[in-house]
Amino acid sequence: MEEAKPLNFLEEIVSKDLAQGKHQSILTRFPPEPNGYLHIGHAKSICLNFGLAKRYGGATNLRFDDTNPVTEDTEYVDSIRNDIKWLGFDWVDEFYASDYFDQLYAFAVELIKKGLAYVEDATPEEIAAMKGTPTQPGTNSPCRSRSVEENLDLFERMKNGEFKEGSRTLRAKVDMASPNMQLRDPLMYRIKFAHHHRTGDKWCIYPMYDFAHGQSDAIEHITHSICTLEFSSHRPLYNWFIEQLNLFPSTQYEFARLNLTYTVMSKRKLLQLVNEKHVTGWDDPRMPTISGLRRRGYTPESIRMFCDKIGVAQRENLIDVSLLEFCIREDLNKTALRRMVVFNPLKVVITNWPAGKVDMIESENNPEDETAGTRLVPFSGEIYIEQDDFMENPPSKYFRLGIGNYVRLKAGYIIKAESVIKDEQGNVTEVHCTYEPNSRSGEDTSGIKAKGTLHYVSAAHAIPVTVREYDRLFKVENVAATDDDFRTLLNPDSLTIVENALAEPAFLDDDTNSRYQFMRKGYFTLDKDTEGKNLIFNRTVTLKDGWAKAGN
RNA sequence: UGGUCUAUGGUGUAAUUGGUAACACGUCUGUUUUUGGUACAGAAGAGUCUAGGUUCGAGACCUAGUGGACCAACCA
Repeated sequence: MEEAKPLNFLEEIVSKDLAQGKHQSILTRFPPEPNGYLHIGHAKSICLNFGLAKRYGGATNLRFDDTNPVTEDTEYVDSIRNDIKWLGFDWVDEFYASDYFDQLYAFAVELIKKGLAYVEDATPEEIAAMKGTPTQPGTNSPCRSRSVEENLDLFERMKNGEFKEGSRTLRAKVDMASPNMQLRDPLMYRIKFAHHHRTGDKWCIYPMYDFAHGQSDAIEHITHSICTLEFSSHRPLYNWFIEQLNLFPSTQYEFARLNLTYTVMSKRKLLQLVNEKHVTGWDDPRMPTISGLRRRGYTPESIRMFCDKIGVAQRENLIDVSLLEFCIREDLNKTALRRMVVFNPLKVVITNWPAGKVDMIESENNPEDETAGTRLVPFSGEIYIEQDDFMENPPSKYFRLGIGNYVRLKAGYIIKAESVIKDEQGNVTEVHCTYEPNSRSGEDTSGIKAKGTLHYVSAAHAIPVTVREYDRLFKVENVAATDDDFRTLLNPDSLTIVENALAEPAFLDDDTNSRYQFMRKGYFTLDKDTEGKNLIFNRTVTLKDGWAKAGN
């Protein structure tokens, strides 16, 4: 048996709550605002919320936190639902904060009647001034002493659209001197004559996050409301509303959000990258969005593995993107079909190969998985290898092709370079080799030990393909830590397009699997831009490369 | 002249007070290999931010200091 993994702090809380009978079962929720696409940081939250429920036999709601109609859109709702499902999770109920607008309005009236909320006439600037600062207490607004009747009347007229946008708000009467800024009479409602994606034009007042989130949790009887650290200071307010309104005691817990090296995680910045066309869209394979990672070739399994490995705690963190890359390699190594693709072709002529002969060689689709079967690879007297795989005067540790040394062509024969042909500039344009007829893979009686094995394509059979090589989006590890405009830190080499790579023909009749390992290159996936036979591949991640790392 | 949270190898996460700190990624060696991949074997790397205190005993508890994060949007 495997050793039990230690519980994270949230699992400890849940298991204790269950053991002590505080709850019979648990209900969590994933509460995105539909104002952008989900990213890998959301994946952490999704895995946490759904994972916790799954582990302890509970369930999870999907609830869209749609209290700000000016930034929200159904396009985002659709993408969010799609991404969660793709990640492999199912919600028991789908709700919207806007489902509760009537109830929330009634809650507000109740608080007014209890003398715990009042209509504010001050401008945003005046309200900010009265709030004080973290080190100085705020001052009470003149409106704070309005009568219940007047507040009731004004709030109803706010709802009825009698006042201009921005002219009045509803505030909770808590404590203007609290050291916690969130408690200094926070806003509950503001006037917005905006069309809502679900409620249409029914409302012209919309609740703020603080007056919607906790109550929504309580209405749904969420037992454990898990959010990120920056909401810690909202927790007393979250509890205050629930207590004053006497609702189901949902409880908020906070964890540290995910930060990843060489990328940004703020929705605002991601939106900016999209709007300013630094990337092609939310699903650009360089984006840390779920849709971007999907298009890049990441699997749901690899993302879940990653979320599992990074753990959950309450301290700030910056995860090395190499861990994410490890997770996708780990997954794809076991599942991706092996294929050969030459990116920078160098012609090799095998001078002793019988004219016109084509040998169809059987090659395994995946050495890690016998059930993946085999395919046939054409081998002929004219092939292409990678320019990097030949050196006229190789150093001693180089075990690829060089004049006078042997190399194995994957699944094929052993060849030896004899001579080169050069152009006027002295560049090698063709390598002439001889092959060992009795070295065919599987029936090799030559006794020759070739140091290296190369990938290649047969010139007459190769198909041209386009390869998009993606690299990290930013040049610096910790993008958020610098004061510079983050856009100046973009990596100019985040995308390299190889227009005429040459691929073995097996791609043409393979529609079973869209994720491949291009041997000795990396993992690649077919892009949706592919039309007909013009195949376009995205590089998901390179293979680990000890040779390159050693400084070659 | 505030409040809250936080501090363990390069990174992330453990160690639920009783053997000079474990696991993963990364790094470095070596073996195997028809992928310089994978697999396998091994190594280096922290003495737990600092100072006090409690205790027979502190990475853990307490106090203070220091560093970091968050809080003053009619955003969430």
